[in-house]
Amino acid sequence: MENQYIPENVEAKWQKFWAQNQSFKADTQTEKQKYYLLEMFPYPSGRIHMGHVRNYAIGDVVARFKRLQGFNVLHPMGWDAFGMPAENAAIEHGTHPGKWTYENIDSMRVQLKRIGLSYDWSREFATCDLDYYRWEQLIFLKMYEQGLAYKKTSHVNWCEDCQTVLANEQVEDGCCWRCHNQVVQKELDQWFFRITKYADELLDETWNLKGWPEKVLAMQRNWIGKSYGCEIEFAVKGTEGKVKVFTTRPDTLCGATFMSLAPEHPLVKTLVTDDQRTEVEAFIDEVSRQDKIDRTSGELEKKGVFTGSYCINPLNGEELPIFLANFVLMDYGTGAVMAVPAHDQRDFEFARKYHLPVKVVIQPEGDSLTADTLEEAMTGAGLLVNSGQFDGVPNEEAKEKIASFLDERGQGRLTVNYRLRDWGVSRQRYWGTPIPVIYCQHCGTVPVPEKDLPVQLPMDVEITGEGGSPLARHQDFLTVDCPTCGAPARRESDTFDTFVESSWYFARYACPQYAEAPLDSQEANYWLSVDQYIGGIEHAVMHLLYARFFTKVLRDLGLVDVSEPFTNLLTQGMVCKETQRCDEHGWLYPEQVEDGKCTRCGQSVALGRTEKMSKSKKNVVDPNQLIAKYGADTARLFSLFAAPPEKDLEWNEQGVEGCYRFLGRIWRAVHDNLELIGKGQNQDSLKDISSELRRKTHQTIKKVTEDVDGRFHFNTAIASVMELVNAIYGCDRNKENPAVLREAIESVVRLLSPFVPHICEELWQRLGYEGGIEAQGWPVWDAEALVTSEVELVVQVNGKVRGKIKVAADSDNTLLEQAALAEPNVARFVEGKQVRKIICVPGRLINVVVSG
RNA sequence: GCGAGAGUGGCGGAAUUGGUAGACGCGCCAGAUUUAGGAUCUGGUGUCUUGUGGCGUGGGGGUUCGAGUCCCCCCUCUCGCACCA
Repeated sequence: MENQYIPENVEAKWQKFWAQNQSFKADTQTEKQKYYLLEMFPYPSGRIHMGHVRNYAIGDVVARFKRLQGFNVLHPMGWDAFGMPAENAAIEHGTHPGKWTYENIDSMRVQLKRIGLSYDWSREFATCDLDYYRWEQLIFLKMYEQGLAYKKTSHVNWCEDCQTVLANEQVEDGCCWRCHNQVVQKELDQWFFRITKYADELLDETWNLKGWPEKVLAMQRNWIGKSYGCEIEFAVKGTEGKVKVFTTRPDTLCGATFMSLAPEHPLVKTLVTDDQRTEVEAFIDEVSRQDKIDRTSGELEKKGVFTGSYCINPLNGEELPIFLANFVLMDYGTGAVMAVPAHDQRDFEFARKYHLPVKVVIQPEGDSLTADTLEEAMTGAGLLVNSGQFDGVPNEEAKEKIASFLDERGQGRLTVNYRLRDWGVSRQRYWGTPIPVIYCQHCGTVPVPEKDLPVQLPMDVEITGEGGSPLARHQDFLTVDCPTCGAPARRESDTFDTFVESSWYFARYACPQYAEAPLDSQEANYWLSVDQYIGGIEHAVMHLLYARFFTKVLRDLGLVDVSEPFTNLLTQGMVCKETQRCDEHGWLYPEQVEDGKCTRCGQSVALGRTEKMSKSKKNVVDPNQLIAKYGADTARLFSLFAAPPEKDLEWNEQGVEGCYRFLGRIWRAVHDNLELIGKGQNQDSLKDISSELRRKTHQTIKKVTEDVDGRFHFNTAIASVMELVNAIYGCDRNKENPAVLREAIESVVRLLSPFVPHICEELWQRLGYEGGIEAQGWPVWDAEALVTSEVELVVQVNGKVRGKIKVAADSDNTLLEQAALAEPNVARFVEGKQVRKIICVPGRLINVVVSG
């Protein structure tokens, strides 16, 4: 055996072994319990980055650990393969998006395999495969039948550069999240999924998702934004019209002094008086030129204009002037707000600006506010005043009383409002799933009949990046006969948002080749839910909420039984690295810096802050280079050891070196002892041997098992194996029983195998085993080996450590107290004082409480 | 502003139920080996005093025999949401 650890000599060998033996193929014909482990699948950009390595290394530990524990593990991998980068590449290099994507997949597959991940590659698919997206089209047709997919005209965020619609969450600081171009408003006919129908279920089930991080659940609840309130109708003075408002504060109804409408409100036309028309139209024009993002930015100056009309407060008959205000949004609530300046800060500022009256209707207890002296809105609790029959009622109570009073008179009702909007899924793009719809002049919108599916994405397109989607110009694709009347018709040229593909891929992994339907229900019901899902926190709302929604839709379509896709969710932290900057050359890649100097100009390099690895800051480490230098096992080990999975990981080259050295250390631990432990084959009699090393071995097995199983504390698991390795190096090899030493060394190899599988397989073989390390299963600790006859206890005096004593493990308290007081340094601190009491914590410490 | 999380040596991080703060690793220091360097092995490493002692987990209070951990107040940072009516 070579006495030096050379990763390239072992890694390819074992990757080949796993492939040939189909070691990670999932199987449903088994008595074993199922375990479905999934990491978020990657976009095939062509190169893996350290974020992938970390995500997949974490998942692989869990997959291998569960397999060793005897579970039937499903651990699939595939590609989120539709999307804009493929089209951008086509524009830049003239390569077809399909060709580009499949070539990237081939190259990334090679890179992933080099990491030694335990995937069942037989289940691999890409979402751009016809055999995947055809089923998505069928799901759409079913949703359309159920009224869950519908079309409507809406104002959308539009990116001129990408010539496409962006969801609100795809707009960052008023710019496109992909190309950073300024986003504008545009009116378009769009397909929507009725996610709002599931708003309550999506919200309520967040309380049952015990295996999800609280942070993610909070973000989802926040996103759904359910609020209870009251709808109130205000009659418009002198007309039959009514303005409907939504408010969460019906208790402040009598404090309303004016009304604010969204400038887009449909009633505006009828409300504007001739005197005000010029002013109002100018205002509407001004607001329409601001984009939606600015409208909701919070920095926006509050502006408004009087319409000339008045409405009537249904409770006290007061007349309120109707304003338009730029901060009122048409798509939240009813697009109209009753303004209560005394008790709402925003209304307060607006009222002061336009010199509108302020009327206090809630008095906090022990205070008497007046409208004139108020410096900010009073939003707290109190008793009602100036509210007629409701005076003196605590405001919380008044909310319901006023609402039911209005309800009885047909002027209002208790309602629920959501922030969540329906999901717009139309994208004016080529590289996506075609939406299976046909537009006929006679029959209108006609879904493509099931028998005509799939609507295949044509490959003969020219992608120039100009003039919108290539599909919209592709005559062969567009031209079709109406399936209903046979007249010439036109195909929908929009494709789905790529979040649609990632909303059900986890279910398709259960039956990737199934050719009869989107899902083989038997297989899907066997494997779902995903027992553990692992991915980045950046998907906390969009992807995870859409996937939850789709699961409920699939359930209601009778395709699966489960209601939730992911039982447990782990959101891993980002991979960060220090940035480096040269005055002349800007941000520098790590390899452009030597001894703190820029390699191009020799100037000293300034260290920037530690940030998420990104190409723009050049603080990246290329996994391929890392693996070439140290091997996959070192890359994995560092990713797992440097921080717990959910926290950000700070990249540190010296830390990587340390991990590489540790692997060399275990290599030598086997190599240097191979001859010696050859005499220790018989491990039957180990139970009778009292040995510190044996105790340490079993303590380590226990610790690693508990750290990995459910807790995912891989860093501490690895640390404890390091301790065991230190103990192996530290023991006296002339005295130690060879069988004990063998057990310790074998345990190190077995315990580390989920983390660094290649080196462990190799060492396991060299220890004399054939057929792979998985055959042996996960080691089990011997509880008896953990028992010690003598324990060391800390002795405290008044909570401060003053000495240590060694006593028999089964000593009773009287004996412990005597031994503690007899300890010389303890005795010194106790001397001359009165012992009040002595607290004995078994196995831990003794605390002598003294006074005087 | 609202919501969530975090703050521990020179650094990454341990401490699972309130019970020896700093496991493990990096870095640094010393020794062994080596022609030398590297690699490897061994030991040391919170801090102030160096006396068998004091101080120490962002700051201040509290509960307790005992607090990094529980409670109250404050500071800082990170993430998410935000004219949401």
